[in-house]
Amino acid sequence: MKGFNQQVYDIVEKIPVGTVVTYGDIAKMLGRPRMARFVGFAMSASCETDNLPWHRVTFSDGRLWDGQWAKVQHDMLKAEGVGFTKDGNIDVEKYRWHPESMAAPQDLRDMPLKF
DNA sequence: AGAATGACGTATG
DNA sequence: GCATACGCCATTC
Repeated sequence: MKGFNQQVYDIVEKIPVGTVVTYGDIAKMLGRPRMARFVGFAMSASCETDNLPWHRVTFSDGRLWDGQWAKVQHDMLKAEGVGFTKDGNIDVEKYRWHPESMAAPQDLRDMPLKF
């Protein structure tokens, strides 16, 4: 049984170059829409892993985490062709990764939401 | 085993 | 429209 972290890594690892994904999106892919926080938590444990394109994971607003790696993220994303707005945000709506091959599991638990 | 913690997101005041 | 509150649940101490 893979840990939740491993699941997150598995998805992040598949993010194509030149695209970005939000924490919420990853959480939804895992079938746990409200686990966006823990997606980030999972990455903090592996932020040093070169194999993991953690820099392609952003906030829902396209904003980068305001940490020491934000600059690095900006550099790498820009190098990959990801466009930024004048505010320094990623144009997430334009570069958002659409995981067609990775359909959301039917095991979704988010139904009880009051949407 | 129980409590604290943790890169978010959405709802509500 | 901005500020605050709460929920989410795995991982670690």
